[in-house]
Amino acid sequence: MLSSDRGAEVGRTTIKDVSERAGVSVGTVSNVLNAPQRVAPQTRERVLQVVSELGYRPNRAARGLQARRTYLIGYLLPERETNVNTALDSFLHELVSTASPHGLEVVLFAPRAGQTALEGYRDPIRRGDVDGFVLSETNYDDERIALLSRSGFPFVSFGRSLAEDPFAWVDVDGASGIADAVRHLLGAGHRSIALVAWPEGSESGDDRVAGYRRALTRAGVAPNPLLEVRCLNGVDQGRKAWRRLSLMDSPPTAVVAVQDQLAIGVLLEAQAMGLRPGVDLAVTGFDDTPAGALLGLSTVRQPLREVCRLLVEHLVHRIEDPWADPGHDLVRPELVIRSSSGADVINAPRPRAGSELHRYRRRYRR
Amino acid sequence: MLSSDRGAEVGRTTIKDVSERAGVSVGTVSNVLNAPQRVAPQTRERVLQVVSELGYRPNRAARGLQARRTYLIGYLLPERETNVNTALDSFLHELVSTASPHGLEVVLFAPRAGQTALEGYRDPIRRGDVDGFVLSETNYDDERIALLSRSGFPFVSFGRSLAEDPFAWVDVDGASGIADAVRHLLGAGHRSIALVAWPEGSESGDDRVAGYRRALTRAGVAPNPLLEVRCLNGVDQGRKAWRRLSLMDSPPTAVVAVQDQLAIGVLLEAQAMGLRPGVDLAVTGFDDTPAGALLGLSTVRQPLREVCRLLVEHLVHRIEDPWADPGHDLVRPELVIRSSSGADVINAPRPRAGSELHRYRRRYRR
DNA sequence: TTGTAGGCGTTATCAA
DNA sequence: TTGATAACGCCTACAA
Repeated sequence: MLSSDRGAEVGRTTIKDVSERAGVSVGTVSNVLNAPQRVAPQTRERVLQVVSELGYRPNRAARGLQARRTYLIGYLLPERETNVNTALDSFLHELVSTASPHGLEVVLFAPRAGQTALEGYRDPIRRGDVDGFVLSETNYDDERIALLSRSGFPFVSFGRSLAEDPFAWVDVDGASGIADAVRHLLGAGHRSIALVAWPEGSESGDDRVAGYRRALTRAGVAPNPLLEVRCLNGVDQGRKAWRRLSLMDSPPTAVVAVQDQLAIGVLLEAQAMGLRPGVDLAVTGFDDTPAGALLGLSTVRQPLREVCRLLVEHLVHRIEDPWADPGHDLVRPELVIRSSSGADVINAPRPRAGSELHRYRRRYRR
Repeated sequence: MLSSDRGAEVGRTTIKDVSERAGVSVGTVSNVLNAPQRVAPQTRERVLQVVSELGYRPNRAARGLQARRTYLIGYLLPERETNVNTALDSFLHELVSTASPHGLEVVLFAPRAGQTALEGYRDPIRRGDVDGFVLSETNYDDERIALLSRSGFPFVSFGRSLAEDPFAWVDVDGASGIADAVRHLLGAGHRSIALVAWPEGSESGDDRVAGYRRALTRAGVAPNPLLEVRCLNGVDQGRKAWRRLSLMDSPPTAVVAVQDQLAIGVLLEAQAMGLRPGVDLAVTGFDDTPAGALLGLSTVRQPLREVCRLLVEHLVHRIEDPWADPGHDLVRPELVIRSSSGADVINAPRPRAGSELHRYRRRYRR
């Protein structure tokens, strides 16, 4: 019955409604909202009173029309097949939550059927649907960055890239994340630590490989090229990777994977061979996916909240001052230790992989 | 160098640019785009030529301002804890892809800190940020439905609910999905089939339970209340459920869970007890989550594309004609048989052909 | 301190 | 068949 109950009626309240009810001009109402100091305290109070009574909120489209803004930022959903970032759910949550306080909402796009991802950006830009774009799954020679840079359209990238011109980006220090994992395994006594990585040529992939080698080298363990397996993403690939590694004369006692999916594959295949994860074989992943958590997979977790906070911050700067130098940030991920790397085992004795492995190898070796 | 290369320049092209270059009035350009038959073929061609040269696209905000529309639909992200629909990723993909051809884009919202989900809807409505809302995770006495119904704001719900007034919804026939799973297990020879379900009181939960009982009864197997375990969602709950069931004098040979997470818990716990999934114990889930697929979990898959197609269809109707009776649809899910329920067993019944799907889709419209 | 006018890009209406 | 004009809701000058 209260007037506030009626704020949600079909016809939206406009600034004119407020001005009439408060007995002032629309300009004054606008000033109350945007430049309160220019309005007499008395009128200001009266107007604010009416504003709250009517539940008035300035219309975003109208505001944007005159300000040449949309107060919207765009995110083009990555194709599911190529989607390396399995944490899309959390990412969007954080992105929306951190953008909202800036008065920005997130609009989702997807390339239409038969359209390339690149083309998916063009239309929204042309119609001025958004003030800027957030990119993710960025790679070395990302065409999107070239396109957006050239067009001068504000954007920020989750992930570094090679590009002629500077652009705003935020990235997770994958090298240091993987290095943490390696150090964790070294600390548990492992000396033969394998790496399951993607083929060379991806920004985040190569970055993580570098971290692996660095951590080993710094600990005085010479990286063994035979312990580096390359494959595409996916659980099956992980399984295959472990099958290969297990056939070595002296198989590794630990595996560091550059992604949870791969790690899960390794884990499952090792389990199928009768090895106990965390005991007979230590495994770590990357991304902290739900599936990994489920299986007790130790992993490197990306600080998505922090990442999104920075992404939005940079993007707002790009929008407000496209001429300023684009900034960037590298944030450190966090190592999450679970049972797959012997969370329960304190100073565990060397995994005794021998017996089960021999059994397996006798069975499968051709 | 071509003019089409310059379409993405910073300053967007407006209808005025087109009109000047084509030597016609803006009204004519507008007509070419919105009512081509009212324009002479010759001028029409000329204008279209310029439009494509300049890569002109009408500005959404301006168009919406005058049409009192935003061409945007809203989706409030469910809180991650209560998020039963683990397929958010796919859902958003399909939603965006099916909305886009209607000229609608999807805007994401999230309740701000300290705000209830309900309050999260109010602001966007007040400022007229969107033309309508898509709800998911809908339940019996969903307050959102009361709020939106009362305010007369267009919306459509993924999920049924008890509500005084009719509203537009699309739902998956969980009962029939679970019944399919039960029939599949019956067909494989199981007679002692347990159910792991959520506590009574959730729309989709109770619906699925009903399907379980119905399928058993129809097959002449009396439902045994002792075989119905109730627990909250989550892998751990599933583990606990199987622990309880395994203590029975004669434990069930198959378990039907109302959600993948629960099924995974059952699977893992059974495995930990030395049981082989699909051989010693058959398990089925619901939702076809990636984690489930990974573990070879048989499951009931929601036809998200179809669901989203219908959601958008209904929402468009609500927006265009809020006075028309809200329609609704019940779509049949699909049973996906994997190893957890003995996919390899020869006698397992095959899933039905997809071509008959339309027969199962029952459509009510008043 | 407040009110008025113009314009943001578009479409609808009406006149030519 | 086409063109001018008036909104749509808001903000920013500038005038009072």
